[in-house]
Amino acid sequence: MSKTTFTTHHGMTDLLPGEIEQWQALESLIHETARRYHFQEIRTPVMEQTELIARGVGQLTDIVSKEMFTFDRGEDHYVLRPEGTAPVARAYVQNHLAQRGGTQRLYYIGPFFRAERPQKGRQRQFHQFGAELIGSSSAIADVEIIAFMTAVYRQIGIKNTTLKLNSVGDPASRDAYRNALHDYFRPLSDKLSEISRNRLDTNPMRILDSKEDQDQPLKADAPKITDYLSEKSREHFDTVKELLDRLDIPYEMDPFLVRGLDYYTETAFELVSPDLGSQDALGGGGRYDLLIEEVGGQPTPAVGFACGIERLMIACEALGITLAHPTGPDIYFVTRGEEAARWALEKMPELRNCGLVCTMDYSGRSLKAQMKDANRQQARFAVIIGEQELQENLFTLRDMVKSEEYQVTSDDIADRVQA
RNA sequence: GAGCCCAUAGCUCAGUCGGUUAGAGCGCCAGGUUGUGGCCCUGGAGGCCGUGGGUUCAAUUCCCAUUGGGCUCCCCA
Repeated sequence: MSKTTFTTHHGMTDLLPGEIEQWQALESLIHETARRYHFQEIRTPVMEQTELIARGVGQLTDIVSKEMFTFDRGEDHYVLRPEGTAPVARAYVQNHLAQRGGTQRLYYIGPFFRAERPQKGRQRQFHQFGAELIGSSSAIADVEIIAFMTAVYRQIGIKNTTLKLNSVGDPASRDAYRNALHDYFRPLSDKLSEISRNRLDTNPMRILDSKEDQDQPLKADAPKITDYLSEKSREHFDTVKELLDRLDIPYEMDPFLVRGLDYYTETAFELVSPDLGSQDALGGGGRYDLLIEEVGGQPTPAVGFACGIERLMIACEALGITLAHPTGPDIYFVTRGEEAARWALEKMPELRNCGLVCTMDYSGRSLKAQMKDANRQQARFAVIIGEQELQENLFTLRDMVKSEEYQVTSDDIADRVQA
């Protein structure tokens, strides 16, 4: 007698009652913060054309080169979206949102997929919320995005975060910098870690990301991109910093912050937390002035961020932040006999229409077992219904917290519970 | 793609230096209270000791593989 059991795929988990309440609370807090910042929600499909992601995110990135879930049906190439910005850019172009005028202020929240080896704070199906402000090149837009992102964490009560800030400049600045880095690391190549040595020719900026111990002293004296910014990029970045100061949003300059995806230009930022372990980024983002054009639109400047909800959960747990607990019903109907159960079934809709949360026993168990269940479910009141109660229209309403009982008529139940 | 650790009841974990019927706490079900929860007492259900193979008279225990999980590197949210 073999029983086949099924499990979730590697790196994908169920969210169960008991933990889902915290998710729901965080989600409503995100929605509420978005509302105040006047960002509007956008929902795009979880699947996109593979080519969109390849172009938008960048062929050479790890995401595209080895972490995508893809499959083909006939001529169509599907990919489970690994991130949110390219799909939003696609939606912006496809739906002609530019024609609505002004800047588009969009936010999203939902599942994403990457075929990585799971570890703490990294799942194969994970969840992000993020925002995109499309159609403005102003430093004010950068700061609005950062303000929105940090506001969410402040609302939640996560205060021990660090906002790391850098600018990766415009394409010309980046080219100049890349050459300078190459010139700097070339003579040191045999002292570099193997991984970094391989990046020397392909993408020297990634060497700055290295966590290898042997690379750290070499990194320290490396040229900084902020010394290679064009006049315009420098001004933009200076303005961003000045505005952040004015808003009292603290930040820390990190000249080695080079974000992984190809589409970033100018401002780059990352919000890190000491409570996350190895994967210490709560979220990150930056400006991506080239992406909209890359996916087929008119040249359009844009800036955005994305944050991991699982990592937010980890931070909340570490800090003991609980936004919501499971809640019990207002009334639990304890019944004796079929007749009483039917009476309860018919009574509940009326009470629910009054906004009361009602439930009952469905198994015809002993009174004691039902009371125990009511207690376990943290019911505020139990209403006990037997033959005598039905005949006399007098029911026992038990306050489960105060352990007091009252005799009430059918019509009085709602009033007494709501009192 | 690479490395390290782990795997016994629903959960958290003991245990067997290889040897009869594998344990605890919590949880679950029931009784003590034939119409009353939380505390207490009593009883019960629930494990082919992750899976497959090897060594052995004998494996949950030792060995190998595999699967799943955790952590780390890479990279990212």
